[in-house]
Amino acid sequence: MKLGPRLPRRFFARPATAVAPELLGRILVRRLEDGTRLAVRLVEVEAYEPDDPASHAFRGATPRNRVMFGPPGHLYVYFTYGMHFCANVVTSAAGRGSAVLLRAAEPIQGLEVMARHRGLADVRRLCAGPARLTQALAIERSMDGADLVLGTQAFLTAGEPTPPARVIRTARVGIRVGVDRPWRFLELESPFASPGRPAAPKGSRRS
DNA sequence: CGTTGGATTGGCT
DNA sequence: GCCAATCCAACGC
Repeated sequence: MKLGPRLPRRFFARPATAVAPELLGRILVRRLEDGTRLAVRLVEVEAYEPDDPASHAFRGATPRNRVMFGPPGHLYVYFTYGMHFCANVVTSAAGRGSAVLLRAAEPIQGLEVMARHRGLADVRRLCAGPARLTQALAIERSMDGADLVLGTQAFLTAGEPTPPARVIRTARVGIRVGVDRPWRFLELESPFASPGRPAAPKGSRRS
């Protein structure tokens, strides 16, 4: 599995909707305090933009989302549902408030450690969801604001980008507003994607 | 200060 | 399919 060079700051300095599909196939490397190295290959992400009612940034900067309004290429980690952490990559210029949620990945290196973090052995389920991904990689509150471009705790490398022809676009998962924006991107037929079903547009009925 | 509900998950009916 | 778990940020008064 090819890691390649780190993604440079300029890669992240674009709108989340532009960065998101290009994150597929990239390698997220996590270095634990004891030196253990974990690596996963991103297969599912979602874009959140400044004028997007589903985004934490929609109502302006707060203590929780302040990292979203900082410079691009940093990790925005938030706590939710009283027990889960989710990780985003901050995009666009500082002050904008846009980011890409990391939703699922294919485990590449350190599977045993990830399995221990998850209390689960099934490789397909280790990182198949935003909170599962952070649990497998031991990403929590203290990683909020970590620099992915210059930092050592976590970083992103070029990997082998998923060709556009193999990128699927759907509505985002688990949101109640902004469901009309098809900003979830995932790799075609990936066995490592999350089971999450995209939000249905308002007024829709099952057939 | 009190209330509400969340970019989820896993277990149970 | 349904719902509890479990914290706390955001918002209204």
